[in-house]
Amino acid sequence: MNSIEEKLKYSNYRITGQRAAILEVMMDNRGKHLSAEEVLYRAREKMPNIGMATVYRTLDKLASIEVLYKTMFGEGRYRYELCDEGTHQHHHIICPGCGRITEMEDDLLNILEQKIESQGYEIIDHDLKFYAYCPECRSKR
Amino acid sequence: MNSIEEKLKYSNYRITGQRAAILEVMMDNRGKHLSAEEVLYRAREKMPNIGMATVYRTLDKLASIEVLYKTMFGEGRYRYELCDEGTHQHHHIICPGCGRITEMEDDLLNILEQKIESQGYEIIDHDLKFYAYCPECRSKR
DNA sequence: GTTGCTGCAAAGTATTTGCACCGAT
DNA sequence: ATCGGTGCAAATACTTTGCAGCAAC
Repeated sequence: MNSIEEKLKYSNYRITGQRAAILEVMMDNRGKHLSAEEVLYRAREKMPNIGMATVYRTLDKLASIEVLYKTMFGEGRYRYELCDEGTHQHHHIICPGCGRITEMEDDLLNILEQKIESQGYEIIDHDLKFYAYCPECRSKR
Repeated sequence: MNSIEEKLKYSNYRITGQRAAILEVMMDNRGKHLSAEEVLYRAREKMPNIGMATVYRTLDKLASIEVLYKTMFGEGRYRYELCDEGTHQHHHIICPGCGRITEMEDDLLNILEQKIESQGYEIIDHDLKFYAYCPECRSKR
């Protein structure tokens, strides 16, 4: 159960034009974290009559079968990102200046997870964000 | 500029009954992460006519002078917590079963922060959350 | 031909804002 | 007396839901 195609196939979701358009948008923006509004805007370039509700419903469904990640970055709205095929051990650097979100790979967190699990917890996921001015915004300040 | 009293004094905010009530609520719930609605409910026990807008405005102001932390735990609403006097190097464990939020102290993150800073970023804050079933919810599953 | 999917509009949830009055300084 | 703070209601922002018609299977 690895590739997007397999996940879709086993999900029993009908493949409609709208869903294909949304999926295409997400694939065209691999590595970016799009809001529902941004997805709608881009999807309308491919399918002008698509509605906001369809976008939300589709993004939720794709997140439920782990084709997308659905994350909230503390701005009060969700952002969606294509799952990368391997692990999802990526963390985010969010710039308060320009809002740009950068990903970073690392995994020092295993040590902490072991500590938490030894206290009787069962870890499902983790989420690590750094708020940091990016080099460009720093130079403008 | 350490204690709450000092922060308030230098902030030039008027100390009204409403603000005192909200602050009392936050101090009575040290270590808890209250939503604006929960703060309103508890503040109304002290001051029945207090309005939601006042709660939001006050919580924002208290967060702006670092008397409170304002965090979003990915549920679409902010939660507020009294700043502890020392560092704010605490992380959260969120249980998907009961929603309980536990804090943990640790600081392995310095190594990662150094790595990010060496790439030209200026770190402002970080936010680390673990999603993990707590011992009680695990036993119920 | 079913049954799930869609667009639209309405409702829901969380938060912010405009405004006239009130109260802390 | 001033000017910031308050409550209320309306507005805003994001997301979800109800429903009749449509399209994928």
